[in-house]
Amino acid sequence: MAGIREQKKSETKRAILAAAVKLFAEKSFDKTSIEDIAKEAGIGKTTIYGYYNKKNEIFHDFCDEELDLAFSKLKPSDCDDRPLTEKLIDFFMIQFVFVTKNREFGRQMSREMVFPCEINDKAKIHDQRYFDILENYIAAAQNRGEVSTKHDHFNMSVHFFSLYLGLLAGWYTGYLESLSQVEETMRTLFTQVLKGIEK
Amino acid sequence: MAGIREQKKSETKRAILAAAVKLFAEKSFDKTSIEDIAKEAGIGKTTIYGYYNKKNEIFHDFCDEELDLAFSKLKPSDCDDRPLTEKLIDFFMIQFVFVTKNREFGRQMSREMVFPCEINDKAKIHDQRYFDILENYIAAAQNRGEVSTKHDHFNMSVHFFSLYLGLLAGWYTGYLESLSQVEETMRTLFTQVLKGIEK
DNA sequence: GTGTAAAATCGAATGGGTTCGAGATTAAGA
DNA sequence: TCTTAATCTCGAACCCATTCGATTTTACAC
Repeated sequence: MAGIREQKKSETKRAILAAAVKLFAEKSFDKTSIEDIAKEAGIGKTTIYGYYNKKNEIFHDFCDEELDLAFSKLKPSDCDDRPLTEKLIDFFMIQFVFVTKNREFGRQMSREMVFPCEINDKAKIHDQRYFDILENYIAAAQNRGEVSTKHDHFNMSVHFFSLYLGLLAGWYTGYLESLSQVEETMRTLFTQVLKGIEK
Repeated sequence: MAGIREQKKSETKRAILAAAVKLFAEKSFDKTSIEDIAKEAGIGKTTIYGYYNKKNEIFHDFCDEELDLAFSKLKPSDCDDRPLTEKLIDFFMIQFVFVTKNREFGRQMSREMVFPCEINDKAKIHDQRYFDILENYIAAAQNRGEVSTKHDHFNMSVHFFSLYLGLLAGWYTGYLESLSQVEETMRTLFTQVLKGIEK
């Protein structure tokens, strides 16, 4: 029975997340205290711990919302038969721009996503969605005869995703400073995978 | 003039780092408080802030020491003419094992190294050392005619390093669970770069 | 309705990182 | 040697995440 309790509970949770989203966007994760969130949500700060065990978890939910938003901008467009490289560059550049738009937010989110505190299933679902899109692109390229069928879809996705990670790392460690530099390097690396560097 | 002041200052700094290294190893970063470190170093906890602005910075110095240790285990061995892939796998697996030996330490360190709070020059020096080794391997492989000379050394290093990052991410997100799995995937990915996935 | 167990809420307390400010120490010139 | 300004040091204070414990609210059986 969806009793009053259940209802209130999910309402409160939504209120907390809404408050957090608002404040994280206004200030930042670090500058938003649990008390701020509680006040904004109109509850006592201790109450939040009935819904989230760590401040981090709120951030996680926040990221989920943000990522949903980002994904919604990615049109599948199956009938797009541009070269794989171009499609991948579009895909990853959208991600990249989105994630790094606010430097600090992107850094925190990347940390949580790439090196999470604990292995978590919700994150895996996200990753799965990510890799599904990549595998789709790759399968299409294979059908067009652009890419060898020798390799595993998954491993190729991992490969491209790793390169994306490398670029993110380059951004945050200071090697890459402009988006055009990022895109150029991305193109170089993607070409390396396709052509191979052997011989 | 290396006055008393200078001397004392660097002595104190060394004492702090030594205390921190000891305690981080015994417990962990999170479970070691600034006060613990101060007590171990025989100073007041506020004094530490004369040497480090954030607890994180102590961890950074700690990582530097640890990485020096790890690097010291990597013999250059110029006369090693095994295939590039094998040399790279050795190189990265040593790193990987070292970094993930203690899961929590590796996670924290990776976060700091890959997505640092602020761009910092000391980190760049480390990275440089890292890439120098990789570029050496690659140059040697080019001399042996194993690898095309078309590509930039640096970009190839970045490529391999990115794949290493991807594996680390796989470890911490739970896709890779055993070292043999890591090594196998690493070999697959490295082969992809060399051969190319095209056609 | 009433009693009761489970769950939710929140004020108060804890612990740890960081800052403040006052007192101690040093460098260096007179 | 004395003075003074800069630097070091550290106890007290502050802020914030998280936990405790007591109180209130809900669900449900009788």
